[in-house]
This record gives sequence, structure tokens and C-alpha cells, in this order.
Amino acid sequence: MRVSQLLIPTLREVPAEAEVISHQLLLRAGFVRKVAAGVYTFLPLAQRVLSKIKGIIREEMNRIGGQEIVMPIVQPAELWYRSGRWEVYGPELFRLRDRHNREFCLSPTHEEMVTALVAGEVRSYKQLPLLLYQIQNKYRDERRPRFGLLRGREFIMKDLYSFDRDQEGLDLRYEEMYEAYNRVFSKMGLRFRAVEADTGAIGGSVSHEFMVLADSGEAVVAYCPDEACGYAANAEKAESLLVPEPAGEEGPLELVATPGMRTVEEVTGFLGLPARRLIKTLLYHTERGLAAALVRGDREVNEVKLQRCLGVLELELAHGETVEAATGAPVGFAGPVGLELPMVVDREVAALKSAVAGANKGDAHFLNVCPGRDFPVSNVADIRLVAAGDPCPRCGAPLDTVRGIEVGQVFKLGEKYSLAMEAFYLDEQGVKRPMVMGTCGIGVTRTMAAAVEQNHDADGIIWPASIAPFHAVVLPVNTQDPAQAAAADRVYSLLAAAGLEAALDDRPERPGVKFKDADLIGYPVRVTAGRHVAEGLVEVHSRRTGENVLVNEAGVAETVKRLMVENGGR
RNA sequence: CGGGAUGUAGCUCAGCUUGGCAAGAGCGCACGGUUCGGGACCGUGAGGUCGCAGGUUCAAAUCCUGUCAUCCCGACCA
Repeated sequence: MRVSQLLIPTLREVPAEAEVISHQLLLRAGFVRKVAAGVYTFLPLAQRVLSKIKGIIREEMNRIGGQEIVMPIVQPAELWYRSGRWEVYGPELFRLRDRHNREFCLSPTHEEMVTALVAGEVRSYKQLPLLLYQIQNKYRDERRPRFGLLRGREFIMKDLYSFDRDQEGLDLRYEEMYEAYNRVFSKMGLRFRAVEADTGAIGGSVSHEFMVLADSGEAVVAYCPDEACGYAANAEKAESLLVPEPAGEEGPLELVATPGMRTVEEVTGFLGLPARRLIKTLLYHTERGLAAALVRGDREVNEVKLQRCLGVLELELAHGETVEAATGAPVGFAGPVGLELPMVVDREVAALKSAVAGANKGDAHFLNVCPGRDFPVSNVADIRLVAAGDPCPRCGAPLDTVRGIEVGQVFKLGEKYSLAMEAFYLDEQGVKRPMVMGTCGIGVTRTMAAAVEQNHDADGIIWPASIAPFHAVVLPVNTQDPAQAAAADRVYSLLAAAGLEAALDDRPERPGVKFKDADLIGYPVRVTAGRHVAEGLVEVHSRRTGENVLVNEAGVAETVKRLMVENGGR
């Protein structure tokens, strides 16, 4: 395609609204334009990248037997009432009413709809397993859209739903989806890691997330550096081995004055004790009232784990006034002794022999607090956040952490939706059974942005060849020079004949502009027809490695292919 | 949801404190010319309801009130 005819509005300056690098580069390189907060138009280059990403996904979904369908974006509330998620989903669900005042929502996901479809159309075990998927717009009214395409309110997602006869079938399906996802992201040329994950709002039991590794990622992954072990989990979910801590002698409960000592640092500094000997008591507000969470002073609460443990939908750290009203002491002096609230005790706290804790009284703490003796430890659980250096739950090696962008997730849903939507089948004996479901999703637009986050330099984007908008750009240095223009045209035709997608930058711009744009847009390979055309040679340049080779026209296609492979092509 | 900031040409921004000549600059765009291997130069020109509404005033981009939008930070670790 001729660049002079393409809509590629590149920008010299960084738009003021863009903070993260993928957002800046996608705007500057002419891939996207913002329409509203978290809502974007995809211009031709972006559309080409998205097509490549979708193509790779389709190949792999089809390979495991997936059948592509398209379901509506606008969904009747009735479907969501049936699953209970009309209430559960909260303000993130885009809700609307039609002229008859009937309630609808814009779909954030399609479990209800696809299950209702299958419930109506599938009757027999002979029709199972069934895998349906779609690549469709999704809507989430984010509390705060940000990071450009990484957290939008409208985005493109591939979602697949599997329907099996039983748990064994689901287990098999899960393996297939997991492997398919590994192939998908490998083919995209991205550095990624599959990690154990919490199942969140969609519900279900087992889940893995696929993380594109990038320092700018929002998610933290804890992983075992021992390749043979291979443990890796989202920090929201990650566990660690319980290490018994020699934690002092039992002694009589003692009240000490700790005037103005509110924080862990202040209290431990004042008393001359390590933070791991302190019990931190956090009060949380839930829809079922207040609850207390107890972790060691040197630890942080993992709210995802806590929420799961309490079995609540809302979980928010209580405000200062609430804490005072509940404990009778200002913030900083809460403790478990005598506290009349449901309590979740972290297993490390339960393991302490003697500790310091707030006295529920202003400017005072208790010494020698003994879990079990001075307060009940009926509800013990792992509710702490892992940290780098904690022992791996599988092999004990110190865990490492890395940041990532979640681009895909695989779930086992089980029978939750098939029961709610009455998706049953008859087995060989004529017995009615609920289908057992699985699901997996890939954020298509987010993957594009994540690819940029991971693959760029000071000059612009460096697309992996398999998802690049074009494989190469052919760049005549001086379009006024008939020899260069003609050589560029010939090379462009040769590349097309070799099955390569090339763009021809035939704009009558000065060379500097075209070179800058080529770098910014991130074509994996650039073929320059310039001063060496007189000798019958053109330059082939790798965007990623900077490798530059002079070849004659007959060798161009082959050289481009070689450089593409080195740049994540296939 | 709480806090902060911003809104002036397609983009980046100045002007606002202290109201007052015709509302500006750079880039981009159009035309002419010179240039042509890493975002050229000269000349000419087009382009703006100063986010929107109301108010104060002889006079508002500038002051006041409201509103909308966008961005950032936070959403409490006791």
C-alpha cells in the first residue's frame, strides 16, 4: 500500500493527555485517536495490527475446536437477573433503558448470553463438548479509565466458552485452552508468563492469567526462579511457605503507655521490638458489617484473600471514625484483645507466642499478647500479601517478583452458570445433568497496547513481525530521483510477489521525515532505495537490531524474511 | 467516590496575577520558490463560538457562580 494514500496521521509532539508510553506512541504514530475517556477509534494501522492479533487467536481457537459466533453487545437485564450478576456487578456495568423503560446493559462479558443460547439449543451428550467463541466489543464503566488502551471502557475481547459433560471433560478443555494461549502469545512474539490467578467477579475455581512482562504493568507476579519448580502466581493470589518464627516467651499480659505511637514503625521503635512481633489489626467495612484482619507488623493484608476468606462482596478499609466507634480508641491503637468483631487471623499471627498489639485504648498497647489465650484464633487463614524473598510454596526457594500486564485469563467455571441458566443435557441413561463450563478471554486491544509497552525504544514502536501492521516499508530517499523511485517500485512489487506485506512510502517528503515516521510506526524491516541504487543495491534494515545490509534487488525478499524472523516473525 | 490540575487554531503552548489596541507563537495545513540520507529554508495564506451557561462591568480569554469535559493523585496498612 502507498503511504501517500493511507491515513497515518503521525504527530511530532506528545499529546498532553497521554501518560503511558503505549498511549503516547499509538497516538503519535497514528494508530488511534481518543473519542471519550477510555473510548478510542482505531485507524488503519491499528486495525491491521488488531487483525493480525485476531488472526493468530482464531487459528488457535479453531485448532482446539472452537466455533466462532457473534453475540449482541446490548443485553436484556433479565439474563443478568437470572445469574444474580445484575446486582453483583455493580457500577462497572453500563446500564441503559429502552423507550419502554426496559432495562438493558452493554455486555462486559457473555457468560449469561452464551449459556442461555446453549441451554436452548443443546440437549444431548452427543453434542458435547462444545466450544463457542467470539471477538467482540466489551464495555466496563471503569471507576477511572486510564493508561490509554490498557484500561479502557470500551475494548475488544476474544471470549471462548466451553461446555462439557463432566469435570474430567472440563479439566481436559482447560489444558487445551491453556496450551492454546501459550501458543497464541508465543506466536505474537511477546515475552509473557502464565500465572495462577484469583477468579474474581466471573466466579469459578481454578484460573490462570497470561501476563505480558513489562515494568509499567499494573499487576505484580510472584514467581519461583527455579525453572524446574515453575511456580508463578499473581501477587493477589500468591502464597508462600509458613516459616516458624521464634517469637519470644510467653508472659503475663501487660498494658504499656505508647503515647502518640500509631504506626508500626513508631510502636516498634518505641518498644525496641522487631515489626514481626507486632500484631496489626485492620478493620474492614463489608456489606455484613465490620470485620477485623490480623497480620504481623511486617506484613501487608492481601485484600483479595481476605475478601475470599470472609465471603463478602464489598471490602473497604474502615474510616477513622468507624474505627474509633468500634474499638473505643483512635486509629493506631486497635488490637484483638477484647475486640467484639468477627476476626480473621493470619496464620503467621496465630503462630506467634507473644506479641505486641493495640489495647483499644488511646496511647496504649499490650505486651505479651498470646494468640489463643488473650483472643480467639478460631478463624485462621493466609491473608497476607507475598513479598520478594518469601519462600516458594512448592520448593522453598526465595520467590522473585516481576510486573506484568494481564492480557488473557483461563477459568474453570463449573456449573455456576449452567445451573442459573438451566443449561442441562441428557446423558446415555437419559439422566438430566448440568453442563460443566470453562471460559477463557484475551483482551485484544489491550494486547496491542501491551505489545507496545514491551517493544519500543526512544524512536518509537518496534512491532514483533507477526503482529506488525506491515512486514516492511519501502522507502525511496528521494522521490524526485527517477532511478530511486523506480527501484522502490520494483522492490515493492518483489516483496508483494514473495507474499510479504509492504508499505511504500512514496510521499514527496524529505528523507528525514520518512525515516522518523518509519521508526515511530515501527515497521519491523525497512528497505531504503537511496544512493546505492546507482550500483543496483538497496539497504535492508532491521528496526529491532539495527542490522543494515546492502543487497541487490533479487535478494531483497529473502533478506527481509530473514530479518523478520529475527524480529518475532513466523 | 475524595483531592488536585487543566480546558485558547489540527498538535504543543503563551496571554489570565493587575479586565481595555486587530487574540498570539512554534509545529502542522494550502500555494509559490529554493532544497533533498534522519522531523529543511524563504515568502504568501487559510484556520479560533478563548469548553459551555449565567453574572459583574462602559468593556471579559482575563473577575464571580454554576456546569461539562479531560488528565493526574488518592481511596486510609493503625
